Amino acid sequence: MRARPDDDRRQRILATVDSIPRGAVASYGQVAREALLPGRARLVGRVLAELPAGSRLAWHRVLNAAGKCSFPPGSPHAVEQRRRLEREGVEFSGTGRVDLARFGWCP
DNA sequence: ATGCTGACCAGGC
DNA sequence: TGCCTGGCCAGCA
Repeated sequence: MRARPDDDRRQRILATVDSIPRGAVASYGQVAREALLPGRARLVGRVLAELPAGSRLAWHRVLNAAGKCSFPPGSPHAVEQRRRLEREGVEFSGTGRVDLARFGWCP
């Protein structure tokens, strides 16, 4: 089995997301940096988008740099993401934003 | 090959 | 706060 460069990056991204602790959130860009892929936030989003439905990965702990979920408000994914985060104690403001200063992951 | 489209982001206004 | 811009880069028509 020969790992392609692509798989290597993908694995680093998945491993990084997997290391975000319960009750904390990280932005796509932050995950990219931690995975040694600075500036590749879109790649993180792409990789997460390809996750199988039943994945055990904590994809819900990844929000955009504004502290908001990157799905259309009210969409199934957005609702699920918020529900999972709130169950971990993450709070959302009235505008549906998470205060990254309070809940942001500090590696 | 080329152009468009994103689970994005930082900077400027 | 929000909108726009340029940068990013992999997939797909």
